[in-house]
Amino acid sequence: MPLPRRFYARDAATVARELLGAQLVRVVAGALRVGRIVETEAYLGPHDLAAHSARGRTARTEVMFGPPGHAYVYLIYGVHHCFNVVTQPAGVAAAVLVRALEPVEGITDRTSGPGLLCRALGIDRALNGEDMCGEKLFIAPPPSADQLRIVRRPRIGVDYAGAWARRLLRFYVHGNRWVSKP
DNA sequence: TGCACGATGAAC
DNA sequence: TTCATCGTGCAC
Repeated sequence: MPLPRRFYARDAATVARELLGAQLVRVVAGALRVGRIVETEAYLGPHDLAAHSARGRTARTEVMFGPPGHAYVYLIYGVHHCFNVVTQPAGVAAAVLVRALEPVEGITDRTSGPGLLCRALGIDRALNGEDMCGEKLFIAPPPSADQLRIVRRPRIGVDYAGAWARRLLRFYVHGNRWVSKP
């Protein structure tokens, strides 16, 4: 069962934290690829200088400004794709970047890193704007209510963002071997 | 119309 | 530390 849209309609840092332990589900040619989310980053909106939406509303960032619970997928360094979920109500351009998954089902390739997990799950720009409350790509609640030890760190690769680069907006599961950079 | 560069990953 | 590789965003 996909998480309801109201789950995503909250602030990005809360969503990023609560997505840990949830299961990202991708359906490719009728087959399931499932991974447990173990690492995320929150991008808060146009005031967050590390967020793409800080450069304003453009063709690329359009989905970030749209309703919550949709996929924001973009190409980075001309080579890799990054997968985000849009958060907050329409008009607030915030999102959560999913950085690492622990394989659960139907996954053979590596999933530790935003580009790698997109490759492993068959996520590319064709899924940009995809409704995460649909059936091709969604996130299911954590199967168990285990209390996770969550680590907060500065986000990766955003040194250009000044003080915003030092904010603790990266979240991961303590001690999990699938985290991209422990 | 041109150009510098990036929310990465892999090789050296 | 360097490089692949291309879409974006912004300068001319």
